[in-house]
Amino acid sequence: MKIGEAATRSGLSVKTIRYYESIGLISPSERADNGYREYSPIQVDTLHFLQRARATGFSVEECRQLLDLYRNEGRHSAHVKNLVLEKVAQLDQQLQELQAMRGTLMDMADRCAGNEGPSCAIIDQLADSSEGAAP
Amino acid sequence: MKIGEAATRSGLSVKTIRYYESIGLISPSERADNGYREYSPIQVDTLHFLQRARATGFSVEECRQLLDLYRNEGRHSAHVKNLVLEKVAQLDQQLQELQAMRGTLMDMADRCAGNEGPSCAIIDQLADSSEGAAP
DNA sequence: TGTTGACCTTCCATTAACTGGAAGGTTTAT
DNA sequence: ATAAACCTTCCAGTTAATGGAAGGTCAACA
Repeated sequence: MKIGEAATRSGLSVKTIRYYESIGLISPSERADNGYREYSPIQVDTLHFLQRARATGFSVEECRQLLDLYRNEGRHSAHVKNLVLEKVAQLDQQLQELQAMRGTLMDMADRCAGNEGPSCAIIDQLADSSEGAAP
Repeated sequence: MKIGEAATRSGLSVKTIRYYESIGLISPSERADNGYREYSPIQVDTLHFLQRARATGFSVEECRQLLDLYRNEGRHSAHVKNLVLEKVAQLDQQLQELQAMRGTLMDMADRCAGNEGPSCAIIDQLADSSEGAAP
């Protein structure tokens, strides 16, 4: 099948498939006589695998590793599990940071009158200038 | 003072300050006879304001808006508060997505034996191929 | 036969927010 | 004198695509 159908079936865009090929994430596809890319159902499975892995939060580089494991029948499932657990740890870190940021913003909002006046605790807090001078 | 000291005092890097100037986030600084940039304490306050706003999660474009408000004595604090509350809503959205992703990953990990064998529920779930064929 | 429209191709530019490095000028200290 | 520590500009790279231009191909339809 041609790239358009491969895109529809895999859930990736045509552009993204060509991009993945350009960075060597997937191997160059066969070409028909007219130069069009030709995809087998098995290649579409790989594309779909990539779509799901990206949507699950793996980076392209992590996808490259997962793909190697996916293709490698001699893999150890422990290796795959480690990748996933590392990813979870990353997410936990990111969640903590976002939650801290949310707390800061809510504190700011709480201390701000939010009225017609110019006096604003948020601005003051961001400025945090010892002189209190505005530029 | 020169850019190095302005960087130290504001908490931004020298590169970042020059970058902010290049995108017009801050106005071009005065130059000494030798071409070196010259910063006043007031300008450093602005740089510090930017450092804190970025660290708090505002994008550069949002910083541009905040900076206008920061400099504008005729601002309404309601406007500033709205910016902050919008940002909180964005964060809540992002937090939800990350938590969903974390759940998916933990489900995967739980169903994976994590042993020496090649059989791996994670790979199977990512593949999700109706044929079960590996490329 | 012509042409319309939906495909496909490659290549270049852009996004966000910097960071790294090259190549070179200036100042300060030893 | 020269080395270290500054400063300058400019170009390239990062992530993961996306948008668009310019052009080739193919099937259907009047």
